[in-house]
Amino acid sequence: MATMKDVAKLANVDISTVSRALNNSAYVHPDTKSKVLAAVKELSYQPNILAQGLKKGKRHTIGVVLPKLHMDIFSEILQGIEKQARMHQYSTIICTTEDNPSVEKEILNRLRVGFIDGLLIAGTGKNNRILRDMNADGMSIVQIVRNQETKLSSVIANYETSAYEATKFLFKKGSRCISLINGNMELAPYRDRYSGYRNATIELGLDEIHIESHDNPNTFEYGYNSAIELLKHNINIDAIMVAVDIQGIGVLRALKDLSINVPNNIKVISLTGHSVGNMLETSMTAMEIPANEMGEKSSSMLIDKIENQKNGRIGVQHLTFQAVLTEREST
Amino acid sequence: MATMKDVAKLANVDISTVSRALNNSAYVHPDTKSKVLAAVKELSYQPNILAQGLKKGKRHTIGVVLPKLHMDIFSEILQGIEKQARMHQYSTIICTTEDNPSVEKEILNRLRVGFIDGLLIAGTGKNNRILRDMNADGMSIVQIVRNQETKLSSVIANYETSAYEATKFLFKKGSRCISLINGNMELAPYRDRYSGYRNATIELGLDEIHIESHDNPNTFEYGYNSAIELLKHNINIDAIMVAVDIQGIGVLRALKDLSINVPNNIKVISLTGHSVGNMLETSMTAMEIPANEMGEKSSSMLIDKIENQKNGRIGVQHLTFQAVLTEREST
DNA sequence: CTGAAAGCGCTTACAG
DNA sequence: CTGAAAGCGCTTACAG
Repeated sequence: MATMKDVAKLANVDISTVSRALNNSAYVHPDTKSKVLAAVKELSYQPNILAQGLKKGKRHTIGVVLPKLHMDIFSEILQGIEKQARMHQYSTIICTTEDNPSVEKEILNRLRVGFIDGLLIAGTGKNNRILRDMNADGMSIVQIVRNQETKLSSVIANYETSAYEATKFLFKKGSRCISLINGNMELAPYRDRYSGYRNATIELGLDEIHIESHDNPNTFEYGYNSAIELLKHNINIDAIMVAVDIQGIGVLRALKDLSINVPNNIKVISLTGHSVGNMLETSMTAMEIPANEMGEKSSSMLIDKIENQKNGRIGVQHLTFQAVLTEREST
Repeated sequence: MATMKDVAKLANVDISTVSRALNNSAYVHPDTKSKVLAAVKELSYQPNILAQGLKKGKRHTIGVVLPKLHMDIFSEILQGIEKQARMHQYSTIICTTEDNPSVEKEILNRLRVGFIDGLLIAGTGKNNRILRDMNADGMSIVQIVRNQETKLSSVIANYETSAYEATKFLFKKGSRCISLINGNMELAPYRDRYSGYRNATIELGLDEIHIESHDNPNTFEYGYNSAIELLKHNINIDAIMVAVDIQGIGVLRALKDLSINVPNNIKVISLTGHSVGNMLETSMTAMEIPANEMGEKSSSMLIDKIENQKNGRIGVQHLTFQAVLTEREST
């Protein structure tokens, strides 16, 4: 691999001039610059990121903390994150927490001591204090999907609107007893879904039937059991909204076991679709969110923060995406 | 962050001694060593990996090239990869190719010029030449799931045995007309599945009904269309084996649309299960493969190679896992 | 057994 | 406008 020294020799200048020409960090005579650029090209020189990093105190690495990857929307988000990271020559350290706050805590404490330049996190909300500390210490942080701490930047979908619109949609389709299977209300996205649902039911004059959960609700089993539970107590339910796709798959299975026809007797809609809906025996209507794009945006927002931290410290930014209603067989 | 200099000062020795004590790279007097270790502890010193890397010419980063993450077994494998990488203080650069050989080629050519110390790849098999070149240049490489190039190490599942055993299992369940929906036969894992299937059918005296594909077969749509196609030409089919889960989900949907009962009229089994099978309206029997463990093993094997490259160059290793038959409703 | 010195490949004040 | 020098935080021959 050619080094800056090789380039300097070929271009007949000092390495400091090469550095300046490449980084535009000071005026370099145009003629000198083209000589340098020609040499760079000839040697197909690539700067050594380690050396740059050592000098600048940067590692060119971002930490990515997510609940899980397998069978989850985060795998799609991650593809977007990685794409932008790669384009900016950043590596990643990916950690999954299974939404266990103590696992998350341990991971954050390891990550903060000099492993990463910035952090992308979909957190449990239980370690906000650590996040604030890290941020105060100069770590760039962007929250993804879950805006748990308004003092930190975020890239999320508008779950409140999703739930509101989904409820209205079901009403228009004829449903009058609409229930919501939700997640842990201590997490912002679930609170938002509830709030949108609640506003719509009030507006429409409907009863509110809401199940929340304190442990891991992002599962097939939780969807399944919640549906059974719901129908045991509410014979009239004619629509079930679920927070995420995987719950919906559980609900569909439960309704099949109970020999309840979808969508005629009960309609089902997911509030966080990610292109799984159309791959089922009964394809599922969903508010589809642009997962890949959200990943890309969060990643580039973070890298931007990292690289412009010195000059004028970028402020807190919140970016919100809208979900798109995609009708399928379950409604 | 404390540096080696701080440790040296506190322990009253030269930084070179600190380095030696920490790396066990030369004999250090036990007393000196404990002084150093005490200082390290007091300052909670963490070596700067960038500086180490700069000196040793290593980046502490591995490249991970996979077909895709979303709705795929690779997302689970990746969790295992990341876990081991993190434990060894390695970062990753993750690239998805969608099994497009030219995308893969571009990615490999970018990655090879000094970005990574080693490569983990589930490749298309179309760029084996580049891989061999990279390996000859000193890049450590481990193939995962797909052993396309026997001169390079690999961690795979035994697909041949999976297909063989699955066929025998279906026979025992009463099936006599067993078909296989497979993938691109240019890829080793699909050839292996076919071979296991073929051996079993010959042994059992059954007809062979095999569909392969040249483009992206790892989809719901491909499974769906293949099932329709298959049944158009072979009225007697009473069992369908699919290469991967997602195809099986498509097959189940197709059979539902055709009002064919599963498992009474047709049985369905997936040859590469990854815990999706039990989450469906009709849960699916599968040869389950230990994805997470395969990820961990491939990752630690690669890091081992990277770190022991100098002393005695580790030879080519091939590690094979067995799938486990998990019966569910579809058989 | 341990210290002093050189060097990995860069960046950036400091001169001129 | 550009060169010479110092330094980022380590490792490793070279002496002694």
